[in-house]
Amino acid sequence: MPDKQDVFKQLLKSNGLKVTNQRIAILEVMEKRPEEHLTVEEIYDYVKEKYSDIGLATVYRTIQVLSDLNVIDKLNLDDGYVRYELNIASEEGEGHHHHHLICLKCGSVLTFRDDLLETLEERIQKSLNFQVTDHEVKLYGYCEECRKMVENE
Amino acid sequence: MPDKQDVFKQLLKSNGLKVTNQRIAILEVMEKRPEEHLTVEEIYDYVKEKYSDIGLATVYRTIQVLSDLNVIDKLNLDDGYVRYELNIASEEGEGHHHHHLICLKCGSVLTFRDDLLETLEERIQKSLNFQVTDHEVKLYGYCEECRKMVENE
DNA sequence: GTGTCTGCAAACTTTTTGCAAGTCC
DNA sequence: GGACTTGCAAAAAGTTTGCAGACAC
Repeated sequence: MPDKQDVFKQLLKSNGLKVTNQRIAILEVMEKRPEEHLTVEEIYDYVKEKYSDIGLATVYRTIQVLSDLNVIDKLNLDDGYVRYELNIASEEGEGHHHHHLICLKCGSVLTFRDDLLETLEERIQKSLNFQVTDHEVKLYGYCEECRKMVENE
Repeated sequence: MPDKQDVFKQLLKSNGLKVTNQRIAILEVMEKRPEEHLTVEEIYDYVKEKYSDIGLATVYRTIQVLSDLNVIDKLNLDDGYVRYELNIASEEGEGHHHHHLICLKCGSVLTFRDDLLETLEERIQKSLNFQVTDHEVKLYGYCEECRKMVENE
């Protein structure tokens, strides 16, 4: 895992930003929990385990930096919380989107990858002359667990 | 337009809620501006034109009611504002989703309708055993106007 | 050494809540 | 009349900002 951190450190430096313990600690939290869709408060709590003196304001400021550098993505799962997750696309190259399946009963969130929207994007491009560069898809429904529970009732 | 209001009044009554001037006024604001993606503050300002005594808290509470009754939808266009719009699907029948094209340069929002995600939903259903009931799609890119401006530079 | 960053506290913004008075049915 | 609503003000929740001291390089 040192590679990722080195990349991050380079990224900071090349943008005139400094490498600080707090920033590294927050990155580590995000890296340890990919696809966990953490809220700011959760990130704050996790970081405090290793870096108890950190302030909430620093977490907010660092999240902003990470977001600007496209290291993490902002996420809205309609549960009233703003969430963040590692930007996986930036590691795997462009075009590898991942989307979210949100269970309306238990609130769990599954992730899936799919590039099937390309045909849609082409059609949009032709019919509306809108150049699509990215997309976000959220699917709502009922997860395997919740479906089983309903069947057994 | 009296029909819609009658439907709404019925909907309120059948849920044990009361028909008040404030609720009707807010519904009218939403109906007059379909696809305008209003913020709470905007709704508040518009309603005050006709109903100057209304309080902001009432707007929040009414929006909650309208949202619970599926008359309006919450919307997040990643610009830092929570927005609402009339739920058109509830009028046209299920399955008629509409999605959003967000211009990364000027921030304008276009709407389009498409049911093309059905094949994707089927595949998700089979592979992950997740029953999809609804979806939301946001496409990011550059609108016609902004593309023209770039070309002419 | 200098410019950036941090922690703290205060300020701000957005949304929710308690309550007495008012409205709907 | 009784239950539901409203407006107001206060409170709560979430986020940003100013600043003095600390840190990175």
